[in-house]
Amino acid sequence: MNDSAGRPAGGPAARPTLEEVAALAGVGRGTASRVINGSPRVSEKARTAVERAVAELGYVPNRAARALATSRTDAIALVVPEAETRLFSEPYFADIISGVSAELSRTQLQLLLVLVRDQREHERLSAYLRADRVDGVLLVAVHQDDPLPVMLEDLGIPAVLAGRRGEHEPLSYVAADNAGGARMAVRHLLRRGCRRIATVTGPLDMEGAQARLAGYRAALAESEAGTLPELVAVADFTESGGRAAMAELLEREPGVDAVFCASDVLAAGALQALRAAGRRVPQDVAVVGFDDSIVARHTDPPLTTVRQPTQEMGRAMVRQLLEQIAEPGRARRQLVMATELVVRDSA
Amino acid sequence: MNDSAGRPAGGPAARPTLEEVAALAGVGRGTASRVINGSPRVSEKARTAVERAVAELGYVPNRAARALATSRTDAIALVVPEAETRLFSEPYFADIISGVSAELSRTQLQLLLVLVRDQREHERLSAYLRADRVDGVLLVAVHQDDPLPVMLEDLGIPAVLAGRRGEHEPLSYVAADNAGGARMAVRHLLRRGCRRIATVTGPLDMEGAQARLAGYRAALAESEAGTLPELVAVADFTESGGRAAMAELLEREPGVDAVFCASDVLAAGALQALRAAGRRVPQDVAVVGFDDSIVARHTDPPLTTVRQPTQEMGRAMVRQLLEQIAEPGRARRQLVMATELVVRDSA
DNA sequence: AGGCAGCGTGGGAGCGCTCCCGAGGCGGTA
DNA sequence: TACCGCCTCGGGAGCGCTCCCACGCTGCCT
Repeated sequence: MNDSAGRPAGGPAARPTLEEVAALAGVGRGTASRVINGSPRVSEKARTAVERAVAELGYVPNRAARALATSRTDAIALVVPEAETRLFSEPYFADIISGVSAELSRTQLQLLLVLVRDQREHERLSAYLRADRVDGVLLVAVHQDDPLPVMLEDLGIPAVLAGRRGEHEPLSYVAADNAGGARMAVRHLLRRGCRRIATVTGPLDMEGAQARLAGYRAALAESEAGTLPELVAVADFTESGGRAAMAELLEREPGVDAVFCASDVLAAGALQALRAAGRRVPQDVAVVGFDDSIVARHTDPPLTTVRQPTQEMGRAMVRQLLEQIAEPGRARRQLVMATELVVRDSA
Repeated sequence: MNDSAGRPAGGPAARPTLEEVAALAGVGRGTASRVINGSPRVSEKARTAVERAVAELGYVPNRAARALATSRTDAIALVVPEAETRLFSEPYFADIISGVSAELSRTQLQLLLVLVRDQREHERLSAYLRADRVDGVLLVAVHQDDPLPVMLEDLGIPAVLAGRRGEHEPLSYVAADNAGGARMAVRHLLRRGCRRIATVTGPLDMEGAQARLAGYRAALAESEAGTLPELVAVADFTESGGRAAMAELLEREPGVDAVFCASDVLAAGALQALRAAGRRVPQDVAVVGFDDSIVARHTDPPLTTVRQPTQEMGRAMVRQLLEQIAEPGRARRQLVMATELVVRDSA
């Protein structure tokens, strides 16, 4: 024996099989299998014998064989549409993954990462799913017209979305309270005395962006009998989009004294436009972002922003998915998690 | 269930098997298998018949069965040590993943994401690998004393590192030219006329941090017969680390007129310390970062920094891994990729 | 005409596991 | 003592695929 697994020298490291474990333990294959899968219907004697044999041989079950026999794969996929690959550079995504992975590590499940960037990859994914390659799917960054959720529904594969497509999302999801967070942000601006409050929205085919806009509107409406004007500029979630939207807003409404941006990156762009226009932040125009992403701490001035419990969202998604996998017929579950205002210097 | 694959209503969408495909095509299982796996030893007639049957039934091979029969899994793992989970929020990581995924999508391989955050998870990974759960491993953010690469070597599993542990890395790797990038950065500072150039390093148990320090030293040494003083402060790769290191540097060497930071996050911290000390950037002190991460564009002023071809590195890693998987005996390959200076306002 | 490659083909064996059924062993009751 | 029920246990069957061997056919050489 000259390797750490204690296998005999020479041969190409053949993994021991259940059969060999059973033989060494002096029991049958069935009993060995029961022990390994934690069935209660095993005598104490048999259990310890098998456990000893497992330890001695360094036995690890062959997943492919198990998957073939059970037609479960013990794997779930985290699917990321390509358009959102930039997501990766957001703590949002890092935290989702971190939460997912943490929750998953308590189980035997594996995490498959699937990026879908074009039609070809979409079909590839579709084939995966049809072939029962995974027990469930986690889907992030859902657009309203995304074909992926529809496909998941059709296939009847357990699935949980991060975010939702609309208020009546048929699939399970975990979402942040986007409307509430936005309202909180705008209330903060109102409290500071701002009265000409604009918003730069994200792409409105995403429910999250819509909800943030709705929250903005709700805050305005509940203040001073809704007499404050709505100042809305639509952008995508990019920095240049934020810059352009803010520039347009300044032109359209020079008296603007605050802006709620639907993301930090958007806010970073808005800050650039404000600086270019010679406005001081927060003295002339107060700015609030959303996400509490890494850029929020590094802009000048650092951004006041809305934080979502992202890591916890990742964990919750996994928990929901496991429930669905364990109990396929069960009702879909929806979970909306509270957000939190992080006050820095920009508002 | 009336679904788009055109299966009969009622039953729980049973996937067709090779056997059924063969039957429908009027050939044997062997022939059907050959067609599906693109073997050339098949008549044209049989090939088209099988292809028609596959299309008609919507056949997708069962991977578990294939894996069991071939003892290959058609999956590779991307392993991320937990300490580096913050990596996720770097474009570095996003680009690595993006490159990996792009290259992988040309194959049948799946990408497993494995976060290793503690001893328990380390053992779990170890069990995975021993159980032959993956055909190969991609490992990022390697520390010098990391047990993972050692384990991979012992197990003889095909593996490629992002970065290396030292100059004589026995495993295959793809790395950026860290030393070259650093030298380039410092040369840039010299060209600007800086003469008291400091550096804030990363943790020196990472070869990348060492190499950047070496590049800094090389640039100083090759200039003016090496008469310029070395001003080194060691930090970890965090913002607060950069702030502390810079503060210390200012105290130790008040005349410092430039600082090369081993990462952008470090540089962001350094900027804070400089601002706190009343130094203007770049007029009083020029600053250069490394990575061209997302923070680099958002600091005040935006950072001059060194970019690495990260996405291409991800692709290259996959290519090397595939070679190793296809040809297990082959010599390890090492690839060092050029870096590029991105000049913004901080230097 | 006979023999012999060479090719395409069919199907048996087997990958390692779980599921399940029937066989015992045991204690308790009549 | 005879019988019954409950548990534990062993091992056959089978999951869907690939690998490989043996078979028959064609076409060419002797």
